[in-house]
Amino acid sequence: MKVATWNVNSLNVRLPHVLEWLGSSSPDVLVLQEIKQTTEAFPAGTFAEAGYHAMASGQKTYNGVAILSRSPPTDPVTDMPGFDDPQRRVLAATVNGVRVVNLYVPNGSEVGSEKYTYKLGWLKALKGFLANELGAFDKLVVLGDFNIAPDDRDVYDPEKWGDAILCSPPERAALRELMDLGLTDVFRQFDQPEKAFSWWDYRAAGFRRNAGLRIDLILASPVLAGSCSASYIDREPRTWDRPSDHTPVIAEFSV
DNA sequence: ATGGTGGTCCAACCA
Repeated sequence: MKVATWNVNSLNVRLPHVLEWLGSSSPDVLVLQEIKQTTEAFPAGTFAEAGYHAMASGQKTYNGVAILSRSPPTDPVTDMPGFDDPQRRVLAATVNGVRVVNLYVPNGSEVGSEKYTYKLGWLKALKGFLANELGAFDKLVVLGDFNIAPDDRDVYDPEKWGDAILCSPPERAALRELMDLGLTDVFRQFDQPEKAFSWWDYRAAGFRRNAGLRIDLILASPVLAGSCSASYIDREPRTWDRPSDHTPVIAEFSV
């Protein structure tokens, strides 16, 4: 099973890119973040024509997540227990016996800001949610835009970036707590090129300078991590005309 | 040292 995650920064704008990438890469599952459209506006019919089942938890203008899959997704969950939130950032579903949890973790804006507090609270709720999912599902993959660079290898210039947003110790500690539940960052199970990133700021020619971060992650439960045969980043869509600021991250499992 | 870009939607917010 080949799974992938991509923050598309508006599915309205990026639909042609997503269709192109589905055609060339043939993932079994592709999860999207920042679709920035309502569930009603989500183009499920277009994905059906491309051979994919699709479900979304949409929101106008901001956020919004979706799961596309070759096999039908079942048992969707869109909210974390005990965390009431109008922001649509979570979509979990079961595909071929694999539990897929698609996340759009809050950005946090700036360390110490209100949005930062919201981010840390959201991550705390996520820990409870994922502990429960791990108890219920042997084969669990948690993937999406985590808005956290796990360590300095995942930052183009760690000294310059310092402890700013996406890298601050409390954010990294929260990610570490999630992984301590029994989730592995499968990208790091394999040899990778230096300076492999999944997001580059539109500003200041970030992509041209490879001034990026690896903040889009694929975490897997022990059974699934043990069956992972490859994980990599596909930079190509970031070179296309009118690209998202993120590019797809992929993992292949022998299940 | 400052400001850069891009999406949504048309002023201002978010990233």
